[in-house]
Amino acid sequence: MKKRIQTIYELLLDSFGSQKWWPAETPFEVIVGAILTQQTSWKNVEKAIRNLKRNGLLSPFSLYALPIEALKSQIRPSGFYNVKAERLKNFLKVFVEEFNGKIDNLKKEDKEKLRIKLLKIKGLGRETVDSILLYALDKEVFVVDAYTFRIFKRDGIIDSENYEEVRSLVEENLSEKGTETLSKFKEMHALLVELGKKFCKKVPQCNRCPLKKIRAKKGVEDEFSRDKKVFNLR
DNA sequence: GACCAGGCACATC
DNA sequence: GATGTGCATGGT
Repeated sequence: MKKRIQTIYELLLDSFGSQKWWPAETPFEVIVGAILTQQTSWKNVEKAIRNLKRNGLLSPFSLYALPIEALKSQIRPSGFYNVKAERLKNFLKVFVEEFNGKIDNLKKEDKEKLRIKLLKIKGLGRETVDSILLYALDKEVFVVDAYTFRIFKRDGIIDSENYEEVRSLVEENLSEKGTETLSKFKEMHALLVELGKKFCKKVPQCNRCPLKKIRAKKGVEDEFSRDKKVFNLR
């Protein structure tokens, strides 16, 4: 399995190139984006972030002090703006009141302890928290998302959608001593999103694995295909 | 107009 | 644990 995950990583990197994620200017912007992008296309998130920047509000203390109704109107383009404003406020309360609004104070924390603490914030689930840990705080955590499940399922790597299972699967198989584990975790997630956006849309009648397409383009054999089983694909 | 998007909480079985 | 629903804007 180790070779298999690594092979996919190299194949995607070769096909799409380094993605240099997360698209943001500061770690704090990463966090705001991570919350706003829940079940939402990045284009819409960009609009919301542009609003915040234009009005000089994209900082911990400005957002903390901003009345929630004003926040809602700022982030409106990102959709679900009522719940997302609440979720941002929930995070900001902890961030400002317990960490003084300083990213470095979050970075100092132990990875596992901080993960558990952030998961307790209402509105921050596993993917959001792991995105924050990985891309805003440089913690070695792999982010699993809907595309990861879809692509891995269609390639026969997994058969269930257990978040923690897939996370440790990638974390254990993609890290290798002597290599840049952190940047590999960042790239792998970004590459899977890129592949998913291009070739793995949520079309129920389409079970084609996008990796097959990439392999064909590169003239690469899927050396693991004979181990494949037939799963319930979606 | 239908369907989807870089989730999450909550209810129900 | 698995499955279903509300949350909402904007692009295809």
